[in-house]
Amino acid sequence: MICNTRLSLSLGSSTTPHDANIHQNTNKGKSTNDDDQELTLCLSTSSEFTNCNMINPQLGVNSSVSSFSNTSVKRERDASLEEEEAENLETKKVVIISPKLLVDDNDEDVHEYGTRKKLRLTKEQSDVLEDSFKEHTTLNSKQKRDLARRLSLRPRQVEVWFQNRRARTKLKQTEVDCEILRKCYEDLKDENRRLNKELQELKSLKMSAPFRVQLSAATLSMCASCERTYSATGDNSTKISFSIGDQKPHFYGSFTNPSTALLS
DNA sequence: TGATGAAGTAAACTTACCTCA
DNA sequence: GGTGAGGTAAGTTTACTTCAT
Repeated sequence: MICNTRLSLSLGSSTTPHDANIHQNTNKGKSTNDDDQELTLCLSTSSEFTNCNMINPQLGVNSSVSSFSNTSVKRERDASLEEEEAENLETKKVVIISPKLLVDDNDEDVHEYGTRKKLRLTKEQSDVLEDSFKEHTTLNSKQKRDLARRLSLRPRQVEVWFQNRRARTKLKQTEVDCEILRKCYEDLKDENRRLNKELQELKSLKMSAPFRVQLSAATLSMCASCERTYSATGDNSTKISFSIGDQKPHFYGSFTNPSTALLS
């Protein structure tokens, strides 16, 4: 049983402000973070540990080491995961997370004061992850481990990648949906504008000739069944018909309540 | 041509919630 | 029913890149 706490400690001769910081990540409640049990201790003056992964620098120096064992949620570690990570640590001789950080002591990319370095997945890694995502957008534990092993990543990194990938997919879909709705709104607005215009024209016609509507034979034809007239140029969604001599036009639009079409 | 700051991107993280044994 | 483990979504942080100035 290992505490659900990562602690990164840097001590050394460097004058950078972070050098003496103790950073602690204590998850309240449950966590699925496979990394939670990692304990990283870096001594910047040591030639063996110039590489240091500082977890959650924003937590600052106020976190005390004493709370390390008190507040953390203890969790039984997945045996296979532990084994796998232990293997990684042994083979790569480091105690840090990302492959980019899994480097030798002379890697100049590493922040000596211990701030988190950002992993960039290689093209090959991204391609494999993308292919895998196409097959299934979620992973079970075995798939996650297999993929991690295949890509020389930790299962947690694969898990995070899939989480972010799902989020990106959803965001993209939301944008598409938003665009469709926007287009729909624009169409309805145009439609409404056009209907209002037609209404005004009909009103003006009614005012000028209330008992006799004179319309061109080219634009009107008689509906045999109901003996109503309709515009030959109108489409099905904007049928406006009225009886000759009828005081009130009848509107047949795509709206349940025709009045909604008149709102501007 | 190099410095710089804003904006964008993506990895990693936190939190809340859910399901299941 | 309470509890812990394991999972996901949503939102945030942050290291890094890109690009205009």
